[in-house]
Amino acid sequence: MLDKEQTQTALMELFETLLSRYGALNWWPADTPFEVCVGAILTQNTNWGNVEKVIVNLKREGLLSVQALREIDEERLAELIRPSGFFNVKSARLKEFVVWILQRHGSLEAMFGGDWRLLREELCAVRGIGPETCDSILLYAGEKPSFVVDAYTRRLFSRLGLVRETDDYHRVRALFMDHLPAEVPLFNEYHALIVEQCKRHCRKKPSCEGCPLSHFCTLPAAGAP
DNA sequence: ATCCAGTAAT
DNA sequence: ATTACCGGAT
Repeated sequence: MLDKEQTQTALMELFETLLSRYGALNWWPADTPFEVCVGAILTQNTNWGNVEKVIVNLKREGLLSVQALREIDEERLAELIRPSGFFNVKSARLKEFVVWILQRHGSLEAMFGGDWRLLREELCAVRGIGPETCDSILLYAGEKPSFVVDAYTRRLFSRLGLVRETDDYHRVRALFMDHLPAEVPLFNEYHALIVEQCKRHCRKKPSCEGCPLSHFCTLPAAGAP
């Protein structure tokens, strides 16, 4: 078992290794904080490519604002977001989210104005916003230092031996929150690099050829002698 | 444990 | 034809 200082060092070394391989990714790919929020909900258990089609639709219809989504008919919204999958639940979730923003905070800017730790509790209680979506909104839309954990993070770091696959969201997040400086640019890039690493190499069916983390990994290495 | 659902890679 | 996908609610 690693002590606290060793864990801090290991996390930063992994970060530097990924950064030097993939470069700065400059997430989240969106024009506005609200577009980040919408994308975070739409991408739930869905390929990002599907979400991009939907963002195009919503932009074309002028729907990427809190007010516009508040006005639009739920069934019509469902049709526009169809390519992202789960379109009925996601349409309802988007509607509930904007209604909540308006009633509780009045605007997205006001929502991000207060203490982000309190906001995190509030947001997670909104229907359709679980812990990952919540942290994505806080980090990438609100620029708050809240680390985002997803299925990729759990898979990669369990293969690295730093968490177990069965650890819950809070436990995996605590690894990063407790061992990294609370810096938005660091959290931003780290999560983006984890996603990139898992798309390229650390897939469910591992593709270890040329993996930059092979000598940190607990899996039987693909190119091992 | 099951449901929600479309899209692209394999 | 099967797998995988930047999850969350019931």
